[in-house]
Amino acid sequence: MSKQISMPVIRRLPRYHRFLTELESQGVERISSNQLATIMRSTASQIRQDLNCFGGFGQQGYGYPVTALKEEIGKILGINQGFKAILLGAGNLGRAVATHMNFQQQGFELSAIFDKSDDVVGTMLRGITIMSDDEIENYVNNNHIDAAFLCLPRNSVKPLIDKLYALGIKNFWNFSHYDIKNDYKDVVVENVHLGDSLMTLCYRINEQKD
Amino acid sequence: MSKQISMPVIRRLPRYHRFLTELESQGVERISSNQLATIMRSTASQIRQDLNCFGGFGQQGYGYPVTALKEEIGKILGINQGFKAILLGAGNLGRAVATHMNFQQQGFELSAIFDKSDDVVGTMLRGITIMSDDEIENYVNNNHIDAAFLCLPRNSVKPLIDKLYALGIKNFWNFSHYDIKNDYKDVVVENVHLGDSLMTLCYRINEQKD
DNA sequence: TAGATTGTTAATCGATTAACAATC
DNA sequence: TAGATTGTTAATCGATTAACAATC
Repeated sequence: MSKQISMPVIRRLPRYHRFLTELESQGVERISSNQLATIMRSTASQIRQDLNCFGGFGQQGYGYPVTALKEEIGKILGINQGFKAILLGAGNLGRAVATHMNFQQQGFELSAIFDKSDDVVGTMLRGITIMSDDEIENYVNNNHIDAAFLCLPRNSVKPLIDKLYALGIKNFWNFSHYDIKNDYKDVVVENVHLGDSLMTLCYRINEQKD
Repeated sequence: MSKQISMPVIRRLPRYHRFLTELESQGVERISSNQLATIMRSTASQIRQDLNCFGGFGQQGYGYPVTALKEEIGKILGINQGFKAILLGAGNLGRAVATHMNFQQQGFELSAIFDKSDDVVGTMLRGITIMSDDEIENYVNNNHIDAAFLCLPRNSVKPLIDKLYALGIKNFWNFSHYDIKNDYKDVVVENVHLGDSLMTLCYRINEQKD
């Protein structure tokens, strides 16, 4: 098995992919680590180090081919597999996530949406009919599901996590503050803490004023 | 002036605040760095180091007083000032941000919402009447505004940023992929890249399968 | 006092940056 | 070939962890 890649490197990969996609759309065919570093406000050294964790994608004296490199990073991220995901919670946040994201570009396919409220069950969202939470078990048993997106209030998460875990779902994109890792260890959780991000902005505004 | 605090430490502060708030609500009055480390899946050493960047909030042989420590971290973050913010873009994402977030807990107060579309201008969101983008200049000139929340598609950002910057707004919570820092250096930008987060989840799912 | 736990210094670890030989 | 730029090793920097004296 290949050596473990460090988290800082992994978290930079999507950013590389974004900038390369942009460059490609501008018709740029090749780019040096130096040029890319300028655009991304990074360093040439870091870019070369990062990429060489996965292989030698460049050519000495020439640079990196934009499209090929973008494709390679896409493969490394594994975004070509269309992981099947279900969305839990069709409140404001869930609706925004469902309508705002382009899941395909990030390697996912939205398979179903569930909510506990009768007010929204049966209505459509992104071309998908929202189902009741009661139907989760049946649905997951009859459809291969890779991940769950959790757009629920904190207090609703625990019982649903238990159910999903029992059904074999172990990958979560979690917008709540509920700490899934404390319940289950063999789980992949990517947390989005919007409140933390906003608090950080608050700190940095204060810091700036000094 | 106090010494510069490193980004890793700053980004952990909101998390400390969250866990302390939770502990407080459970009636816990004091906690040791060891206990807190267990709950947060961190280390006692790191917690003590982090807190001592700002002062000695604990008591030897006793631990940290939960409420007082929470208050201190709140002060450090500066969340008691109610920074005035405007929200740009009342699409799916903007609506979710407006309705889902509790801005006060993160140090902000939502002052106004703007959108370019006549379809939504004049309608209410979170008790605020959405205004037209044309009214931004007038509004910002007549109200003290500290920050702007950008819930816009990438291509709409640049012209609005120019306008806001000219009006003196230099703090941004940015959900788009537009890179504000490349245009203006003396600006505080906190980016939320949901797509990057989801791509990272994708990578980690693949990694897990090995 | 004795036990516990902080505040703080020292040691380790890992990530970033710099340098340069390899090579296109 | 000469110039450019990578791949990769070495050096530096910073963050985390460990250790322990201070002290409640």
